[in-house]
Amino acid sequence: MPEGHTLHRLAGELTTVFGGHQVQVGSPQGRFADSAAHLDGTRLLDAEAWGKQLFVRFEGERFVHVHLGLYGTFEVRADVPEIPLPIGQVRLRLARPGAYGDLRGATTCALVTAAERAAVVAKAGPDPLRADADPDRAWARISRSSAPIGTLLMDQTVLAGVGNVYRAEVLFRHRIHPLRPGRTLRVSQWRAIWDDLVVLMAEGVRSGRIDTVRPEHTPEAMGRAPRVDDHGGEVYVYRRTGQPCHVCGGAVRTEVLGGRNLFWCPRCQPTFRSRAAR
DNA sequence: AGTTGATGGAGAG
DNA sequence: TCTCCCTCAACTA
Repeated sequence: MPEGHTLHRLAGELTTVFGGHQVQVGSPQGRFADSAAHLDGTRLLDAEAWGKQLFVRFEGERFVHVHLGLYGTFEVRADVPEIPLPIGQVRLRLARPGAYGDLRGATTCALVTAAERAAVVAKAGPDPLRADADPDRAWARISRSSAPIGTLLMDQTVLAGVGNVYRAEVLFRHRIHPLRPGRTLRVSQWRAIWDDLVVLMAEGVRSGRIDTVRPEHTPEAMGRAPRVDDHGGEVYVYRRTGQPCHVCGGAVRTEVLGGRNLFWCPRCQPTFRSRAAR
C-alpha cells in the first residue's frame, strides 16, 4: 500500500530494526547485486522518508534510494529465529542475526550519493508527514493553477506523499469535486485539506492502513456491513464505484484522469460549476 | 494457462 | 496522452 504513510512507517521500522547494526546486503534477484556488494557488511545508520521516496543511510554517506512504485513491497521482520531463504523476486535483502528485510517490485532501488539524495528531496513538495513542511509552498502552486485539484494533489512536486487513496478520500471529506481547478479553491479550504492530511496520514503511519471514515459514518454507526475487500482500511469512495455513498446513499462515480482512477460522490462533492450557479 | 489490474512515475511523441 | 517498467494475486476459461 505505498502512499506516503507506508514509506514513513517503513523508515521507522528500518531504523528501529537495523539502525546502528552492521548488515548483510544482498540482491537474490541480481538486479541490485553490484551496489549490494559495495554495502555488504557495512553499518546501516538510519532510514528517512520524503513523500514516497525512501532513503536508507549507510556509513560513508551512502544511501539506498527506494521508490516502491505501484506495487513494490518492503517486508521487514524482526525477532525471527532463523533467516529464511528468499522467496520470489527479491531485489534487495537486508539481514542481521534475527532480522531481515526483503524489497520486491520497486521502481527504484539505487545506491546514491548525498548530493543525488538532496536533488531528489529538492524536487519534492511539502510532505504532510514532516514537521518542517510548509503548506504555503503547495498553496502557491495550487492557487495559480487551472489544473484539477485532483491532479495537483497527486503531483509530488506540489505535495509529497499523497496517492490515489488519500486524494479520493480527502476530497470527499471536504466535499470538493476532484475536477475543480486549483485556483478556484479558497485558501481556507486548502488549509483544511492540509490539516486533515496531517492527521489522517499520521494515523496511517501508526496503523499501517488508510482509514478515513469519521466515527459517525462507520459500519457500526450506520448499521451496515463492514467492508470485506482488502485494499486498505475503511474508506468513503476509493474503489467503491457504483456502491452507495456512506453519507447520502447516492452511487459513487469513477472516471480516469491522467491515467489514474478518480472516485467521488456527485451529490456530496458538487461540481464547481453547479456550486457557482447556486 | 493465460489475462488483468493496482495505493506510481519516467520518458517518448 | 500514450507506453513502458516492476511483481503478484485474483480473476477468467
